[in-house]
Amino acid sequence: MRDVAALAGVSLKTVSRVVNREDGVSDDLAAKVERAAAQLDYRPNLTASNLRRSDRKTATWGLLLEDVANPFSSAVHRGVEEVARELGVAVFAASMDEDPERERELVATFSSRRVDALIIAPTATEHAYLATEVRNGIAVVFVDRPPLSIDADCVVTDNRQSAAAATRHLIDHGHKRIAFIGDFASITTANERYLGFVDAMAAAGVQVHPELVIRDVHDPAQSAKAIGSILRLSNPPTAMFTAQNLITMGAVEALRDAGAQHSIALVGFDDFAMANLLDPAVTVMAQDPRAIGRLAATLVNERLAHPGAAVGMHVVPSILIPRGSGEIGPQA
Amino acid sequence: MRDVAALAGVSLKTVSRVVNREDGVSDDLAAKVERAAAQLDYRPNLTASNLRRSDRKTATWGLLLEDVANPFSSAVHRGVEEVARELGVAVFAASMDEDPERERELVATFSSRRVDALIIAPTATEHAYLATEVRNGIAVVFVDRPPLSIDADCVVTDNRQSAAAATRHLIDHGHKRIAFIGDFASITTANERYLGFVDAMAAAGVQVHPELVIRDVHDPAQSAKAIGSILRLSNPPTAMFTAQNLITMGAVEALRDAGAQHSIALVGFDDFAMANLLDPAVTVMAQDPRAIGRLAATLVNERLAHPGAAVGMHVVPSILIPRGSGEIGPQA
DNA sequence: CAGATTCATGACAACGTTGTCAGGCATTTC
DNA sequence: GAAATGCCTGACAACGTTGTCATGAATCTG
Repeated sequence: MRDVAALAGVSLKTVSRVVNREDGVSDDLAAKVERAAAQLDYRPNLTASNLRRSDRKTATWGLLLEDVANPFSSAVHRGVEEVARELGVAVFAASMDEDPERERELVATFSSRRVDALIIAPTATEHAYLATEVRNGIAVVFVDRPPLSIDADCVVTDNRQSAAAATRHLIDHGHKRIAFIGDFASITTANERYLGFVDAMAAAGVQVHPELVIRDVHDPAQSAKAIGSILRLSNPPTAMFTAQNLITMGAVEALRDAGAQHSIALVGFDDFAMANLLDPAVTVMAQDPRAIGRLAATLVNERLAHPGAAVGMHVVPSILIPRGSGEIGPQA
Repeated sequence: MRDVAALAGVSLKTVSRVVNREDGVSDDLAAKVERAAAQLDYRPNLTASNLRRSDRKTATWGLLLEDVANPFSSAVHRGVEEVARELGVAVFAASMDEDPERERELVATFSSRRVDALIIAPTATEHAYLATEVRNGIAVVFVDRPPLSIDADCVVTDNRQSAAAATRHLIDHGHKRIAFIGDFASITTANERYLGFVDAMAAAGVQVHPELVIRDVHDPAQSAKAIGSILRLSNPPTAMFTAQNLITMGAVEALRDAGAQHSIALVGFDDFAMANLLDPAVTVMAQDPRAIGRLAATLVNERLAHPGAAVGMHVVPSILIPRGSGEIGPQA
């Protein structure tokens, strides 16, 4: 900036005014400055500017995801980015890989770079440590899972209701023996989905068979194995509800291996690529991760505008996409 | 930091020394400072630190991708992140959506935040504008596609050779009428893949039938439509090579609609989720986007250490994954 | 036409940190 | 025991920018 001022023959402050489009600079001086800046390829230093400015906004947010390469996470990322882009905000993104230690490290990393906001898909079970950041004026919004031990805005799918609706879809197609395969019970959302399944079964007066309920399954291989053993029961289920992405993929594999893909109904939680091209195409209860990201980013923006406003829990609806696998009736 | 110094009863400089783990501070003073810092939840301000420090490194990189939510991009992102994490570097990630204008905006955004490096999966066809950044000491590495009008490190798949190998795989299975369906010819990589296809055909003395070559296809719907019309030819192909992710998905759909999925061979370029669960499972020439990201990040790190070193083009090998669809022989 | 008002411009300090250098004390050296 | 050396510590300026205020010129008011 100093060089620009020298070349244009004006003071530093005048260059600053032109760069920031403040008014009160005569047109000819402004033009001279613009020309000098262009000639020198001047790039304003946002970090220095931020240091001095009174609003202390860096127009930078941090996004903490389970894994940037995972489709759910990256769709959230995309949603956040779309809003951030309109606001001229740059976004740090990083993966936590379910490691609470890593979550804390990343918060410290972003915090020392003075982000205005943190959007977190929480891994840690304890978020009291974020109180410092909130006190420092960083807007914190949680996505996917609600925070513990701290009051903050939060955007979630209604896992319980959505799981209940998915289960009801199978019940409505006449099923009585419905299997449930879910993720670690320790994960809040996984537990909510289980409760939703139980809710729907109870509401319809359909019995939950304990031997058809498997929890703590976390990847396609485990899922396929678990489902394989269920299918070999003397009295196998006529339908199954798989409460997570990877579990559903395992189910597809297991059903195909057993040649049962056209006789046993399947509804999965979470949509996934190619679900519509499988045979049969897979019916899913689809979350809308992109909408979740967009809403989270919008909330961040509102909180930055009104730091004192009351925090809230926001629910993004999910929709059932019938594609075939979930509309198979019970086979005698 | 001022508060920490006051609480510990030492000078600013001493706190700075403790925070940065410089030696030459007595143990008892260091301990006093540590305690004060912990008590006040002190977070160093990296932006201020960077402003003053002589090395001028922000430990921050910018990553410009086609679309953070696209599987290829997000796997590259993941690879970059893995290396960045070890180096204590934070990564900005953003999507360009094939918009050269957006690419320039993002470079300016990141540049004004003083990133040390830019990793770009280029959209623009002209990168002379990056000369300013390079002159300012920003390390620039390209991934996926080589840059134009500027000398810079670059990490790519050998698209031509890999496409040739994929084509050869079909030829080796006895095919003579092989269709090629590819992306916009204006995209460098798409063109390379086309040339690889032609290379392999020529090397094997197999004729390329112009009516079986379709280019400028960009999404699954267009792909399915184009392939549908090829399949209705009086003399349809016995095999097809789809030179991109989304095109392959369209092909799966078109083949299934025509009931030809078990009679016409298919090899796709780029792996995709569920390819192994389709019927038949899809043979692909898989790039290794994560390895590409890792290598790009490593190159960034080397360039930052040796700014003057010669730039180079680096090739990450891809591998053919036979899964069934590509091993179907020609049907009389 | 004196005084008030508006406007464009610049001088200077300050943001939070670190590089430089000087001072003071303790220890070593001859 | 004087001089030299080494170590710890802090004062101060500086990084690139913007907020505050002062200055002087131009315009307006009655």
